[in-house]
Amino acid sequence: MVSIKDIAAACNVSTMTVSRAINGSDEISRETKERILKMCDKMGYRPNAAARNLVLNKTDMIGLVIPDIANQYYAYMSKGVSSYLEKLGYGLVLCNSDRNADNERRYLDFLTQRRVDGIILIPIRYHVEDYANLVNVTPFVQVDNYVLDLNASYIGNDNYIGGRKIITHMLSLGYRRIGAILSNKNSTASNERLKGYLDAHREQGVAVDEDILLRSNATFEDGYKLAEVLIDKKVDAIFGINDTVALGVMKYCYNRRVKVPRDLGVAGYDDIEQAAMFPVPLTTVHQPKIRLGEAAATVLLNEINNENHQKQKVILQPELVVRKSCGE
Amino acid sequence: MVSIKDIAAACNVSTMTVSRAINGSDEISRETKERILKMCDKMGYRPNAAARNLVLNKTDMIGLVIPDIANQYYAYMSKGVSSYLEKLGYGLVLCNSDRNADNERRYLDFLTQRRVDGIILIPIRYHVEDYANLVNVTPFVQVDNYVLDLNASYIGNDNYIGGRKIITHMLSLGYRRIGAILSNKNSTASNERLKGYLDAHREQGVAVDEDILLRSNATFEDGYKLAEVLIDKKVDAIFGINDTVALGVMKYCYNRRVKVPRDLGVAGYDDIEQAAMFPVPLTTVHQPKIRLGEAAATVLLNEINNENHQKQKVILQPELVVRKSCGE
DNA sequence: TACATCGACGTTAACGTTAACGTTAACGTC
DNA sequence: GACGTTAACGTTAACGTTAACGTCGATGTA
Repeated sequence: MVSIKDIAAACNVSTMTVSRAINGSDEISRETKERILKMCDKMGYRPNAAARNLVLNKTDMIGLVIPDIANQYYAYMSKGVSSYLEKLGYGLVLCNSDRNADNERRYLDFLTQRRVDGIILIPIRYHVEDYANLVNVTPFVQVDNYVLDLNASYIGNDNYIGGRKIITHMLSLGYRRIGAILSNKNSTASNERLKGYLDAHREQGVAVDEDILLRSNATFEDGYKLAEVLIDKKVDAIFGINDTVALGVMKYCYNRRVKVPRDLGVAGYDDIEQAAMFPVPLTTVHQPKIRLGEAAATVLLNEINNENHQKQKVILQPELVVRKSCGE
Repeated sequence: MVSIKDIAAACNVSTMTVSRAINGSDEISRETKERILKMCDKMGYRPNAAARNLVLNKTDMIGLVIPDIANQYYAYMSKGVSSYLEKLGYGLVLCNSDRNADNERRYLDFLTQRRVDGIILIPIRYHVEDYANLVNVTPFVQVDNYVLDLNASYIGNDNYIGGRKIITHMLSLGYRRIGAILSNKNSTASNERLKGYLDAHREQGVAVDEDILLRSNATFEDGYKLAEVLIDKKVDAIFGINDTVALGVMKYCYNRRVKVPRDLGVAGYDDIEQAAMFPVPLTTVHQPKIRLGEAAATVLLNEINNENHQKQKVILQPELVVRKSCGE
């Protein structure tokens, strides 16, 4: 591979002059610069990033650590991160932890060794100590999941408001027994949405029956199964903690000839692609996934480039998407 | 950031001894090795990858250039690439070209400058010359899309067989006028599947009416619109070039009270997540997306590590997935 | 004339690491 | 006792690039 030295030799100048030509310094005459650049092109010269990293002490690389790239939510978020970084000339190192703590740890080590300029992390562990060896080593921001006491900026969606919005909407349509299929108790997103559920009821003066608040693994199958349970409990609507669950509910209704929304209102959360495609389109909460990625990248690059990096907390607002599954 | 020198000083040894301790050389006594490693841990030493790259002439990084990470097909493929690379200690640089030729070119330049050890590319341009400056610079493989005369290994799914399989299946169920909603004429995948469509008809001795072979942009909306056109042309089944199109067709049928599969058979291609979730689950062709990524990574790493890199052509076989939308 | 200024370049050292080779002490061998 | 062997280190140079400083002729300036 041709190096700066080869160019220098071919042009009868020092390597420093070549360096100046490449990096657009003004301490070089226009003619030599053009002569050198032409030679670079001719000889197929490509700057060696490793050598640059070493002396410049930066890599123009950002690490992204996510639980699952095949998940639409993270995929869209990654797209937002990627497109934002591309504009600024940064590269993206994708680390798919597969929801495995060991993988996450290894990836974080990998990234710090690579000296990436910063890390965007969707943490899957719960305690500060889990991320102790990251702090003060590489600038990083946490997205979506909030690790208590972790001294890092946070970028997330407002799950509380989202939950409150959609439940308020359902209550306003007259539903009075809204069953909920939630995630497990560790999920902060689920818990926040539940809080929104409860507050919406309080505001509207509607009593809450805890017996129709169910936990699940938030899968399509769980939605299908628990729909039956909830319908037995005489609910008049079901709120799925995400769209996948809600679609499971709708599938059950279709099979059992329960008409949505006439016999049962259904709502989800996330606004995944299939929500709009379903025969009875799903009323749901839209989360700005791409913007979430962009915001994370924005905050991170800000911290990288500014000395006085105040830790930030950016909460994006979700939007109610009214379709057919709850009536209108 | 603490370097090998700091460790050396702290341990009263030379930097080379530290290097040996870190890299597991056997030219070092067990005691010194342990003493050094303990110090590394204590001082929080992290090897500088850039420095290593420079002297070892490799980066343990692989570039992945894809059209759209938010597309399920590519997302799953990326997951396959990622998990395979992770096992072997390689990192992944994700480049989302957004189906933009300029972006793709810039990304390829970026990757070669970073001296990634290899590139996995889903090309979006059609001509060899478009990728001329990549050949003989970095090992790379092309996936999914085949660029004619490009001297690189290819890993893809067998679209011809997939198309033939599903059409044969439909014909065997008795359908005789199978309308098709294809992509544009540049799409090799679409063309191959069409070839399968035609051959299946020939084999079964069923005449083809070219009037019911339609081009489209392969979107949900196109599926919805063209379903009406085809039904007017008295088809008894519709084959969508992908599941999204097919779901558009199903949505039209639902709205117009056309019973699937009783009044109309519907089939798709890809086996995306929503295909199984639909009220009437979609009969389709399953493409091994994760395995595609794994295969691409396997072939690439093979070429990187073996001198005598014979270019390969790996074609994965798709599988028919029979659900309800065509009867059984 | 003497001296400062400036443009355009070269020289040197450094970034952190490892390969290749050199060194040394301890031990064995005849 | 002379020499070889080996284990366990150290030294040096190199990877490709750039920051910092030096040089040198040309041009202005009093």
